[in-house]
Amino acid sequence: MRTRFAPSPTGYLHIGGVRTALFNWLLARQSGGQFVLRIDDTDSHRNVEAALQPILDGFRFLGMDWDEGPDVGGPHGPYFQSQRGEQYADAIERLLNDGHAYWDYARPKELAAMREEAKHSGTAFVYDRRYAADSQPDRERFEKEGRQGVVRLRMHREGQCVMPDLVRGEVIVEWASEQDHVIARADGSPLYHLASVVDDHAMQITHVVRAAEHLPNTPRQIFIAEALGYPLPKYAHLPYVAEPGGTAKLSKRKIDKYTKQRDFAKLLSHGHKIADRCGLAISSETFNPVLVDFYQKIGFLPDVLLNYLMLLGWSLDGSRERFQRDEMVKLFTLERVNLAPASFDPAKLLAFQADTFATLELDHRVELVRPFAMAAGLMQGDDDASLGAVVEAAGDRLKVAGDIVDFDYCFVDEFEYDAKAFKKRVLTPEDAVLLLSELSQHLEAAESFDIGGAEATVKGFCEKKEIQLGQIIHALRVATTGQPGGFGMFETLAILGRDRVVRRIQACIQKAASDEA
RNA sequence: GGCCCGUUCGUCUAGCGGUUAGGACACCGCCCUUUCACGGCGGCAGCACGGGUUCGAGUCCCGUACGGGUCACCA
Repeated sequence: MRTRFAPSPTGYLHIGGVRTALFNWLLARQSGGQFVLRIDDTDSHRNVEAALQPILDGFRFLGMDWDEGPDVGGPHGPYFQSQRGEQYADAIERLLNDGHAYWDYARPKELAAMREEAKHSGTAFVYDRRYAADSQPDRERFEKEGRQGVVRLRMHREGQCVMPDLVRGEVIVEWASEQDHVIARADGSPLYHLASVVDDHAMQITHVVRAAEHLPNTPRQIFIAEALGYPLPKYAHLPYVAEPGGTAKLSKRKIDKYTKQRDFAKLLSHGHKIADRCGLAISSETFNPVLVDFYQKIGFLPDVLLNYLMLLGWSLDGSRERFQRDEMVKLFTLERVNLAPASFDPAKLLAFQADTFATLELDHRVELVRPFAMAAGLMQGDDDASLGAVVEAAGDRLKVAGDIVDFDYCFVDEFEYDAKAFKKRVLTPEDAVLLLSELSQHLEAAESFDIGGAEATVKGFCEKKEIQLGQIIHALRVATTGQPGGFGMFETLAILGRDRVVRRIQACIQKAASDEA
């Protein structure tokens, strides 16, 4: 089994594309076959290399390796369509010679008028081939009129095209509703359909697994393949990935619309928080949950993304949702791919990420979190001891690796007080400031300042003052962390250490005084 | 508009003629708790509609509605 993914170099990797690529990759790995990456750059005049880089980076991040393609080569290269011109020219020549294609000299304007007319009469547009050149003299005559020729397919005008599909069974369309599609431009350069069919054959692709939006393209590809005498690959058309909260196809261009959707907006701002604090160079063009880059930048686990994407339009049995990578490879089947589009749910993806991350070994989490802590300036050198303590204490509060920025107060003294919490816990209770002041002295004199020592000291203080723990602990938290919530108070004190705790309580008391005044 | 595809809780889905229509995420409530999370328990909520076929239809057939894809000298 040989499958392929054929992106055009656009400069980014879309999660819908990843889902398609994933199914292809899964099939190849499961069967012991090959997964080919081919670059569809027939239309590209720009810097292909630069536009390709983010795509390759994305696949590498996701751990989806390709057996043949850019960087790795292979026996059927080159894997860039822009470098395969000869093969296309040969194919076009054969189609022309065999009468399956013809030179056409209709002007774009004339074609547009014909299409307009068909639209008005409510019928399918079928080109009547009135500018078809069947001989060399015909071509010269048209060219003398200043017309430019393109090569068109001479499609069947009767009968049916039966498209076998591994996901949908059989799809049948009338040939008569198909157009004489252009396969070569006026300058002779090939168009997508021609190139795609020629390459799939040359690269011995056995299974063409792609999004359902290609379904209407399939008859003309079948026509080309048959005309060229190629055996047909097996086709499988996947439902496309739909936008969050909607049914339309997920598109990078409609991000503005998605940001009005609650869960998408939440994920996006979650990402921005991390990016801001880590000083990541992000562009609004690529930093958003439609693109893989976003997840890589904020510390998602690649396997989680793949696991979630696999479940978009596929299920094992309706109850099991979590799969290790090797299980994905083992269990995936085209037979269980759904027919209806599946909408992308950012909240569910985050939920997958959160509890998968929480199951990782502490060391592993520390390793993942470290680059973010460094980028955010929370650690100078490799102070893994305190990082380890924070990661352990934070537990499942870290959903993605970048969430370490939420605990910046464990590392550095510059933090903001949460205004609401400050007012409620420090300013409002009458005795809060006085209690903090006294507690500070006790902490200064505490025998030990590990978790147990901090706890004993604070609790001893409460006993002595005959107050409940709840009457002081909230103010203490705000004073030492600025936050209304966080992990265990005594863990927090121990991690901060005596000096910082005392200093922060003093600073808090001062702020309270100046706020009062 | 032509051609094609689709339709089970808000979302992802299970279901392949007989089920109190199951699970997950989200949401709501309760419990746990020094806070925030986690966790536990519970709740809300679905077969688009109309005809057939059948003893019996979420499951099969037809139609309607709605949604979507596609109609380039883009891929």
